Amino acid sequence: MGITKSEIFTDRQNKIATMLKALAHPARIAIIQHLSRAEHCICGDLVEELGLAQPTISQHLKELKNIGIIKGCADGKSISYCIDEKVWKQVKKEFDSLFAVKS
Amino acid sequence: MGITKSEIFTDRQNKIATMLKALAHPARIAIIQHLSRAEHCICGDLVEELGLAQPTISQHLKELKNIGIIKGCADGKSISYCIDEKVWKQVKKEFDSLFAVKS
DNA sequence: AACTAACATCGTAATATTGCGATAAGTATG
DNA sequence: CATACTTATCGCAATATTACGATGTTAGTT
Repeated sequence: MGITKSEIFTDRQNKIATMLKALAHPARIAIIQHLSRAEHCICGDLVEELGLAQPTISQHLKELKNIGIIKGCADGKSISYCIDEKVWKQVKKEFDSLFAVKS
Repeated sequence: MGITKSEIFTDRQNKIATMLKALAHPARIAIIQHLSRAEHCICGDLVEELGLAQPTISQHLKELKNIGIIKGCADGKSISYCIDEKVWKQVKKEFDSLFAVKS
């Protein structure tokens, strides 16, 4: 099939899986790390930083935007991306509670 | 293409992405949650618990085993799965350090 | 308005994932 | 050893993901 049967899982299970999935790519991890360090959010520099084509970076940014973990603000003719602290903390909390079950 | 260019990323970025990917499916989240609560690890019950076919569950278990986060011990004619505390804590630590960059 | 720079989106090829029926493999039990 | 039971693997169909060239779009510049 290839299609995840999300109907049979709880909303929370689906939500956690979706968030994890959005982060589950080395390019997106790299983007997150970069945005974290370069306090002043970046944009097209990511194309140079990572060795991926511009449309590819744009697509990865879109996926991170979809879960709300990053946001882009217009800045001249370029767009400045940065981590949305609020969402970032929520995601962290969600993961923590998953990991808290055991240990 | 469809193939991730893992050569261009650091080992750590690839590792984190791989771990996240292994957890990034509602069925696997459900399995982890179940294994966490049922201290006495379970196995084929997962087929009934979640509404997925046995081969599908088996495949998900395999993916979780691949990253070492769960392990299976023979128990009679069935196999008893449980979370590998050691690996579980390592993964938690890895995620924590990712989330620690910001916030 | 035409031009340019910076992103986004479209379309598509290559590959990966999800799910399951069929079947194999392993292990008690009679 | 034959049987039953439990899990793993194979093979395939359906769908999703990754990457990028080509092309749109938007916003400053001249």
